[in-house]
Amino acid sequence: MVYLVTKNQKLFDNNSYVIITVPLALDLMKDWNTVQFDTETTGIDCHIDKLLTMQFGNYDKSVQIVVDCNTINPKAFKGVLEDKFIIGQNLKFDLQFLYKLNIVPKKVYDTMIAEQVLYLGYPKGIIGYSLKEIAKRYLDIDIDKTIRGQINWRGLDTKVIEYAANDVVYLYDIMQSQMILAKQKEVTKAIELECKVVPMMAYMEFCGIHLDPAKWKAKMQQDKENLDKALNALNEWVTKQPCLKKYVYYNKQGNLFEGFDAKPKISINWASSLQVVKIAKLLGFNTTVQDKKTKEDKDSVIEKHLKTQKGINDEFLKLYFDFQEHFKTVTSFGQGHLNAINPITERIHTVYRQLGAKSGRMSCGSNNSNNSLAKLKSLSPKECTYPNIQQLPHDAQTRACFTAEKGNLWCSCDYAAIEAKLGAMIYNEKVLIDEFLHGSGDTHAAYAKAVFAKELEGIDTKDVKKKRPDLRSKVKSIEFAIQFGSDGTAAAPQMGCSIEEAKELVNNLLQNMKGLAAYKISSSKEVRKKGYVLAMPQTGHKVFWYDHKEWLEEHQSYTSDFWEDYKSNHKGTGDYIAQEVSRHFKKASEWDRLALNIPTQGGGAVILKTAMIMLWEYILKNNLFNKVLLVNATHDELNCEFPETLKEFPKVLESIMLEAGKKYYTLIPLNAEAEVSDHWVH
DNA sequence: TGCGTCACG
DNA sequence: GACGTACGTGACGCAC
Repeated sequence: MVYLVTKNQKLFDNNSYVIITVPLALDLMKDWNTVQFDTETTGIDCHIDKLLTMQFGNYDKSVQIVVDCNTINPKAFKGVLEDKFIIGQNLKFDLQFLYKLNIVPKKVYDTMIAEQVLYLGYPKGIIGYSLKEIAKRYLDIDIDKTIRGQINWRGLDTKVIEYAANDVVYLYDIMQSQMILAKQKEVTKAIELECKVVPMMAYMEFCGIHLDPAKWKAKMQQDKENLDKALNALNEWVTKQPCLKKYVYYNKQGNLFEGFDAKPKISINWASSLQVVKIAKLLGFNTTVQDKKTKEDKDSVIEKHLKTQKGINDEFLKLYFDFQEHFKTVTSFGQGHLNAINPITERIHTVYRQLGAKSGRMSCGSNNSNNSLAKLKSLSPKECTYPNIQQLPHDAQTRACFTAEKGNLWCSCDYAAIEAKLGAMIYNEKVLIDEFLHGSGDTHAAYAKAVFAKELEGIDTKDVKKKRPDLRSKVKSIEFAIQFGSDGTAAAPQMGCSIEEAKELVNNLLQNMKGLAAYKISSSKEVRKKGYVLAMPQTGHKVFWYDHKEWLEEHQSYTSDFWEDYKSNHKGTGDYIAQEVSRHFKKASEWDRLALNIPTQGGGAVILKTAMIMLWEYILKNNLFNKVLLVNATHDELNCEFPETLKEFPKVLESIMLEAGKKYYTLIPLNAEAEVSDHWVH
């Protein structure tokens, strides 16, 4: 039965619904423990758009209540929303509209987030996470979504009321089905944790981040000047190169107003890598690199590759990459951020995906248009997108444009070397654990001792930085290589040594770091057998190898008979069978590397999310909603604004983050360091 | 739309 | 036994 709460005289009871009052609606819900909940709105931006309806459904599907928010104050349902267990699809969206009304639900279950946990690791497009797709998958029910796009022009008519009510019928059943699957997959606790993060994710988007437009404009002006300077320097340099003569031309036609321009012009678009490859070749650079995926040779002017070729034309490298850097800054960190400022809050409200990366990390930003904001600011939708705040350039000037509002202070708090510490504990690597617990915490030096054992014999780890800075910095690329599961091949060009040398260094490292070496072997065995990587043992967060079953079947089909035939008929031929075998093992080594990387990367994500939950609890408990703001979360860092009178906050945040780490790993303390200013310092 | 490049962790 | 060999994202301009 559908009930409608409205004061709109034009809506009459009909066969589809019964009109009731607010007290009656509250009475209907008084014994519900769980509420299936959804909203319809006039748009996607909670700071611009309005709630049209709120829908409540009970677990046995017998009652759906649709509230007409045009004539009924949604706050009448504050109690229901804050006290009961709310089930919804992508609640991050609905919650922000409620926050705007100072309604703050405490206990939520998000069917979309749960689904993303259940299928974490699946490539995009394999599994859909919309309510329509989830309902189809679990309940074999088709939900008709055609009305959604018509709500704004239809207004609240019978069709819209029916549609809205239908969205709160199946959520409970979906949750039940998901819980059964979660039990089988042993991810129940992971879902529980992710659902607890949802209100904080909503809060982070709701709070937004304050960008000082004047500071940003000054930065843009500076960036543009830098780019012009870099471009001019580059072009002028070209005019002096005999081998690049064909790219230099003179505008002989002249200009009606300015007369003849005698200055040489350059016909190179430096933003086109295709064109720059030609230039680099003419200058004598080797532009050949191997494609990561196809393994085929291709041309590239990627910085990493060209910078290894010292002495060929260092001046060109300097000028070109100087241009590149400023070009990137101007195109990616300029007007778009100003456009994204909401004039109502004067803040940027971007989007975060809670399980955006397959490792379980959050991701940020979107090229989708914020139509509501575009309309409000009279911009074209394309100009109003959602910037990625997680990958802002690291320089002080850029970050300083993000400021705390008057009366507030900015606090950024980041985990110190969290991935290195997690790696040490997860791999049970004694050398690194000792360094963190009893040494100076200089892991690069510890790695250097393991890799360059002979050269550093007799030198204490704490003295490596002073006595052999060369070896300490050289080892960093080997560290990354190891962490990402390489054998050294890929690290060689960056270290400026041969593949053989790099491989030897990796081997040295594994010789001297037995824990790491053992983990490499056992994690490979495990992922190939089980078909998932356990990102966090305590919660059960898993990254699934989605087509592992097929891989395993394939693997089992490789019998000794098969290999005998393979050796004599297919090996080295590049035929179909040889290609299949190659693809098969490529997949396996891909997951070997993920098995090494995911527990640190995904584990770190779980820890940061736990800190977010704890911060949310602190905010609610101390009545600091809308006072302490979460403005950004990267992968090892939280940025907050807090009232300057709340002096203890930075210490509180440090303590929350430390305690969040302790819930999972205790051997090495995962300490976080707070930095306070009136702007973002990092 | 795919590719190349580069910003961040 | 044979095979593979650097993780995870998003934004932008170019070329088609």
